[in-house]
Amino acid sequence: MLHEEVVGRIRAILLDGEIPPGARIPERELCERLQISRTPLREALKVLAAEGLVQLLPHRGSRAAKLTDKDMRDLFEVCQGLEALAGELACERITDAELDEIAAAHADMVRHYREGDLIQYYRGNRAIHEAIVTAAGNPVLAGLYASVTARIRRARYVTPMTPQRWALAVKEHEAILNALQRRDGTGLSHILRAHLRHKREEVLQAGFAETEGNEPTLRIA
Amino acid sequence: MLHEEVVGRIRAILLDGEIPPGARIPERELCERLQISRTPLREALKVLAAEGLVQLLPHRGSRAAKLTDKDMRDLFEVCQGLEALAGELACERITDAELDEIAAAHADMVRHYREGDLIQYYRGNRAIHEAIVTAAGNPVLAGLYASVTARIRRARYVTPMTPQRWALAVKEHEAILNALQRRDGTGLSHILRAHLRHKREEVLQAGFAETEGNEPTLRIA
DNA sequence: ATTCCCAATTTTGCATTCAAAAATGTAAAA
DNA sequence: TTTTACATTTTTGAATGCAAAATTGGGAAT
Repeated sequence: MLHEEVVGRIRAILLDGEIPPGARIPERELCERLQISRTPLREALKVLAAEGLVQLLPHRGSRAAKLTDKDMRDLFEVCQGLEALAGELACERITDAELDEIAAAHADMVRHYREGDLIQYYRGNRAIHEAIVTAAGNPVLAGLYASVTARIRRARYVTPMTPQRWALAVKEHEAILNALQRRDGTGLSHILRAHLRHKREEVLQAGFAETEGNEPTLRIA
Repeated sequence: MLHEEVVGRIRAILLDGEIPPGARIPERELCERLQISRTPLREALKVLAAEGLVQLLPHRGSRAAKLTDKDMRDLFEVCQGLEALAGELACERITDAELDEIAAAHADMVRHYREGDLIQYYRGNRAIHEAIVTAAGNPVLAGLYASVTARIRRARYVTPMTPQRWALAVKEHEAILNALQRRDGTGLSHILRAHLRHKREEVLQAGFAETEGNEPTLRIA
């Protein structure tokens, strides 16, 4: 198994919440499960620690990182900035084919909204946001975005929404698609910021920070 | 020696250009120099590879990463976005004490400009940009900024400037300080973007991309 | 019963070792 | 002289071993 694959497998285990935030990471167990020795496992853990998904405690092993309210706020703030930038760049560079794909994903998402299927709605939602970042054509930006969104994914894509908030989110997505189609970078960036700000408020209000006695148990879509 | 210290030492060696972009990283030599064995060294290299400073080639060891023109453009683009965001947030959160420090650093930098001392000018310049990011009060943002700027540091802070460009840069810094003092987040974010865009143009025009036969040999200030 | 202390055990972090892959050098053939 | 085939050496990637640190468990003292 290649180094990057080991990192990916452990990342997935953490994002799935199989090892919940704050829990110790059982080295020996993971070694057996992935059929590798401690050396490559530990290399992967150091990389994930640099990403912020794992917390290393000298001589006390590693734990799945826990997010405080402040962490969550900071991550959403940066995510807002990155998506706003991606939106602007996407408007300059997006191809018609990419635009069609996003429009299709949008229609799909709206259908799931009408059907009241939150899981599928979130899946389509995420696909749209990621497609915008891809359309920005900047791999550095895409990399940072991936790393930031990984850390808030569980909060972002599992928080339940009131009917009002959900309706607003869909409305905002209409505006997002519209701005993209008009190649209105400035407009899109403003809409994306507002959209993310609303999502952050939802998440923080729902008390999703991963502090003591507040372990999210839901699985991501 | 602690893991983070090993990473830091190697990072410094790479940023100093002691191992120039594209060059193989001599494991055995570094082990002797840092007085550690290959295990912790290799752990550090994987982390630096995830940061983008090192390139890992399966079964062929690791090299100091080389930046193409496209990489440089992408990094500057993201850096622009991060600094613009930092500027906005800093205007909301900066304390009077922080503002005074930046004003002092600015005065210092202008003095070095008047004296024609490019090295010292760049040192002060960098301190200001970093202080703005710190004043944003968002450690996640600060971390991403550090990682992005590390990769372009050599290009950003060693490129020679024409007198015209240098004068413009100083003028932009006057505007930066002014916007900060007026707590004009939107204005500051626009100025920072333009400032970084100009720097990027300089760097790319100077042909600083680290492609074949174009190894920068200058040391950073 | 609770707290404290200390021995036994486990876990961590790193050095070393080992097998596999790549690089190098040499000699023969074209 | 250049190219190719092959044996040798070097380097890489991962498993193992070992010392140091932390955790655990049990008994003595309060």
